[in-house]
Amino acid sequence: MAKEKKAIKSKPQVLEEAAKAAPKEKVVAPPRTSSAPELLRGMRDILPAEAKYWRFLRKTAEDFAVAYGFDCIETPIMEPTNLFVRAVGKQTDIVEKEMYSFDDQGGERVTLRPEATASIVRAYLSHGMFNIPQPVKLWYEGPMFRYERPQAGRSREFHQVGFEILGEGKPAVDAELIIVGNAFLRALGVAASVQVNSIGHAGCRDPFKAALLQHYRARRSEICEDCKRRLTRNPLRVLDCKIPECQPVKNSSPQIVDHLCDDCRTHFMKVLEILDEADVPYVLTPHLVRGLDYYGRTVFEYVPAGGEEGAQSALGAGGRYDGLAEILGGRATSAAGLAFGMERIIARMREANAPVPELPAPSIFLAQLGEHARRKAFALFEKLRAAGIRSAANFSKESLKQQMEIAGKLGVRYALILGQKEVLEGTLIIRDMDSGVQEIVGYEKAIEELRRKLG
RNA sequence: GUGAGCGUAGCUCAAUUGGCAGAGCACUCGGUUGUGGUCCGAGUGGUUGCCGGUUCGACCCCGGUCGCUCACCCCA
Repeated sequence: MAKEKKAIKSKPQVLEEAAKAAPKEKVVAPPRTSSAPELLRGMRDILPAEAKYWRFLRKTAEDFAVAYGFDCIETPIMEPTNLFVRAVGKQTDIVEKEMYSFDDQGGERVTLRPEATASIVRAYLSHGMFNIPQPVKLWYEGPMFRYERPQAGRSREFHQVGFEILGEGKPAVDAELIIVGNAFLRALGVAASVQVNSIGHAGCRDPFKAALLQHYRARRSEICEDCKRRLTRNPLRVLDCKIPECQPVKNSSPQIVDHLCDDCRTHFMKVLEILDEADVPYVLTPHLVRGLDYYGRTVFEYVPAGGEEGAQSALGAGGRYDGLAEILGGRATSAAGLAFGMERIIARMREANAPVPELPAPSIFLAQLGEHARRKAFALFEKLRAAGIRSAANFSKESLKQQMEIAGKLGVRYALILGQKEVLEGTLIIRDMDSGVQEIVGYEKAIEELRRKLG
């Protein structure tokens, strides 16, 4: 806060006084106009240097979606705030302190989406997707927003790619998602293991929470401050506390798997059986819980391999959310889903030096010299493109030297040189960039000749 | 929201005890007519994040502030 030494004055008043006092008063420095505009905190440009990772990630996601029968869906980046409050949960950190919310010009309370599942369930319900063959399998990709302190693997705008299966409650769905996610990471060259747990449905989770509270309250003096807070806010979270002093209490605490009802237990066992049969390695993790209210029964999380146990943030996570559709006011709908953090995956790909395909480089550069030649070069370039010959050019450059320099940097195999002389003669020079050998060919035969040379 | 470290050119980093703010890379131009890589030369580029204090003098020391990074909380 600026120190208020004087009462606030109107602008004209201030200006008048400033004029009077001009010779003596220190003049406030004018706002800098030459400095570069700044990025909002937690926002990041994704520059061309990174493009190949994003392209590969999106392409791989789409390949998996097609292979496993997921249809693409895009939902708005902005939704009514209430959608997330109801879906994610009023008591969660996301809703309590991380949402970008504001009133729009019409006075409606809106929010930049912090996650996509709520929107997808809304779309499923509002478009009556329960009337088409079930289950409905959808995938999405796009930016999400959470107002947090940025750090490694976390920014305020980040991107998720996710897969959702709605309208089916069978354990095969849970297993399919875990399997797809597992194969997806492998295809990207990212080593990770999947941790799996069941947190039951509300009917078995609530008694468990009570048992957990009883256990922890009896030993209140032995646990950390964070855990004390967790007990009142989100009791399940004490189970993944990493503080050493809490470990004894945690290890002797009741486990959710012992509190599952018959249905939830059977469901979970079947999920694990399918994973076993599919030879998908998983880690049973009794303390794994989720931070969003809508999860129930199966929950899972992909943690990068190699790091310290526990200290790693998840690359992706998911689970079953059978109750969500009803919470949003729709008909009861079984569903499950999975989401990955794209920035986190890309960070691991880079660390692991995962092989990422490059965009095919141009094999020829078309250089032009003079007004006439430039006009003709545009036509020729279009012919090259239509012929499927990847070409580069820089029509705004005038000196041949500069154009050759660009051709060299691009690493093309051949340079085409079209100057005044060639235009008059109806010819073209083809220069082999490695050997420096040049030959003159007829303009009309150039495409054919290049095709032959490039094989 | 809490804690720690760091802010010098587009990038990577120098600058002796407090004494003229520099290099490499990149970029632009040139080394004679229409030919790239290597080489040589020149040039552009800075309110040393910002504000204040100490001092004859501050990139350097002190205070504040903003930003970045990392960690906690929480999360993908």
